[in-house]
Amino acid sequence: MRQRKGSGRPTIADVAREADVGAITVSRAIRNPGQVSAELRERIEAAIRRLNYVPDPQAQVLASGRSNVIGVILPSLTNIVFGDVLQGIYDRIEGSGFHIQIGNTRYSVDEEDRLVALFAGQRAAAMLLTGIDQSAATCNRLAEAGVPVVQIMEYTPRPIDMLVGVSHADAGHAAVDYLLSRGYRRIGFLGARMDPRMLRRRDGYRAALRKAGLYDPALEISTPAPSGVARGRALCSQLLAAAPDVDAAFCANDDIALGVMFECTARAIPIPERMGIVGFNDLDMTASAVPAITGIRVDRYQMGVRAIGMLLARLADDAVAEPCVDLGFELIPRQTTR
Amino acid sequence: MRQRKGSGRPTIADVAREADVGAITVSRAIRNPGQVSAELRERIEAAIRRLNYVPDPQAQVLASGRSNVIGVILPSLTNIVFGDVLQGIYDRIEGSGFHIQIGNTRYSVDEEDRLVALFAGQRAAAMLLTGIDQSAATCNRLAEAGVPVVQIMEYTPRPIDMLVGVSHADAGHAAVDYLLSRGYRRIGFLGARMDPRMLRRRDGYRAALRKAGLYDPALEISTPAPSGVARGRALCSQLLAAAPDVDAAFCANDDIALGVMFECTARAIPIPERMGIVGFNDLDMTASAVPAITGIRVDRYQMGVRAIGMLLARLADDAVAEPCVDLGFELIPRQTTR
DNA sequence: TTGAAAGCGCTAACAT
DNA sequence: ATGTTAGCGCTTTCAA
Repeated sequence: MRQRKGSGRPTIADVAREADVGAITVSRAIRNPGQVSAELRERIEAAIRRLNYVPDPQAQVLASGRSNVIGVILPSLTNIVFGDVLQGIYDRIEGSGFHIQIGNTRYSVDEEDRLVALFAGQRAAAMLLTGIDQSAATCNRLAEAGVPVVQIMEYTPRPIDMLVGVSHADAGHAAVDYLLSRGYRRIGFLGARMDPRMLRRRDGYRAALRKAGLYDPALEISTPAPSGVARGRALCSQLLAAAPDVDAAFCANDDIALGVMFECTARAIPIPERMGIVGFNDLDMTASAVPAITGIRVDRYQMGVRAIGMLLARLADDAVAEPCVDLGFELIPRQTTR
Repeated sequence: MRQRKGSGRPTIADVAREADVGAITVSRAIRNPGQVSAELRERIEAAIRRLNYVPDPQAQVLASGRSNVIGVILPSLTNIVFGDVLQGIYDRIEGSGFHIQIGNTRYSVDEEDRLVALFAGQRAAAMLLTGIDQSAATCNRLAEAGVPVVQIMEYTPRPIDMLVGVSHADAGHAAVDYLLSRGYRRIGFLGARMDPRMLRRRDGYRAALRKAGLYDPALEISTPAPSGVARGRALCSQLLAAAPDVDAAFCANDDIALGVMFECTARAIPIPERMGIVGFNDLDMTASAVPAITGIRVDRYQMGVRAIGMLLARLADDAVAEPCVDLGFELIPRQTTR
């Protein structure tokens, strides 16, 4: 007789023996108690408690072909904006019976494709992707996997499957329109890392300034290097050197906006009179700064909550009322604009 | 004959048939190529490529009893300090064949216990826990699970298993000693959320001031409410009201330190002359602020890297040279202290 | 409503 | 070095 170790933990067969029923009845009592008579159900529940039985999720997945893991693919873990999204994701998933597995692309499309392949191989039940710039290979893999997919952060009317995000081009446009409405004319753009969302914010910036006949490439400073407050200060210095008559900066994120504010403070450049500043994300650190920084606010937490909600609805075979959501944004005027 | 759906994907049996070998040989060729003759190995590899075969990890786990998931339990996902730790964790895990599953306790010991039970049920191969204040029940569960465990963030010479962290009490002590050495005498403490690490920083603060004969409870302001820059400003206002003669603040984290700096700026309180500020974490936003904020720096990225390194070593049955690491801290003097 | 048998895809144990 | 068989713990299928 062959012998294998086993896990040492009680199995469904142990519970079945203890309760004097068939294994499958235990299985049903766990997954769909209504299907089992009250009497057996009680016996089974007592046996489960007595043995301290916990179903083995790996075996469940293998036998049923259904996994309870949702793959979540993000470009960064250190960027604070994804912390809020993750909080929403974890809050919404709780109690659903599903689990999150995180993948980190470090802003690489290739890495994203690798992660989608990995998650598909693990039979993830669904996937959440960041942005709308997946490679064709990635889209094929997702189609083959045949699982619900939701994209977040950005908006497009033609998502892979479902989507909840905002138009970063519109947001950039709105930021510049606001600066124009407050009388600024020489409006610069400052950006770092220049991921797809940054680029679209810049597109919005350009469109707004072109419409006003005020676009000047000399006012655009950006770098592929990672973002940060220190980088914001450096970019601000560059902008002031390149265009001394600049009177406002649209900063593609709040790190940069805070850096610009500090640099102007250090140079005693009056804010908002000589220099207006608009940031992006309306983080606590910019909203509570002195002077408080005007910025674009997006409900990132809600984005995570709704994205997971859509996936769970699909996994429950419910119709998803709105599979393509534009969450919108809000410009919050503060003290860095007049 | 019974029929089940199957996954539709090629299985190891398909590969074996295609290569005209036994299934177990394919299994070995994948896991331990050296065990298989070059000829068969080539045939198998060709068959794998032809069929586009990907092993099913669930089935591997079930058959071998070995999981490749490491459970990582953190108290928060929005707190930026854990972003850096996570980055280190993911960087180190890459290519190891293991995966991370994250649990979020929201600073609740009960939730931590629930997550440990969950991960143990999923047969996580190892676990990473935050802090050193796990409940007795949690420690029992971990002992029962019998998997490698590493604790991070804090230091104690008696960890559950392995540990890499720093002494927050020592760091708090050092911050106050530094302020004392710079001539500050009425040194306040400001803290929010007051998790175990915050409390230990406060213990260090108290010890240092008591040693100097300068401890005054009126100078301690803290709140269980979540931390943030806005909260830092509010705490600063409270401190100034409660003790107008305060001449320095040790802030239990950088959110608060930045808020204090802003509040003092708004009130035109000269920094560092009338008010010294020391923060905790030396984040980009405080290090690049104007004035730049003095603070305690801990290598959080490295903490994640080393913690996972220790787990991987144990999982590979290697001896772990140093299973209990004090990573140390550094006080970086900047412009908010004279 | 309940159960027996078969099998999910893979690997450990036992052979050769 | 390779193969055979049994079985990991669960659920599906079919039958009663």
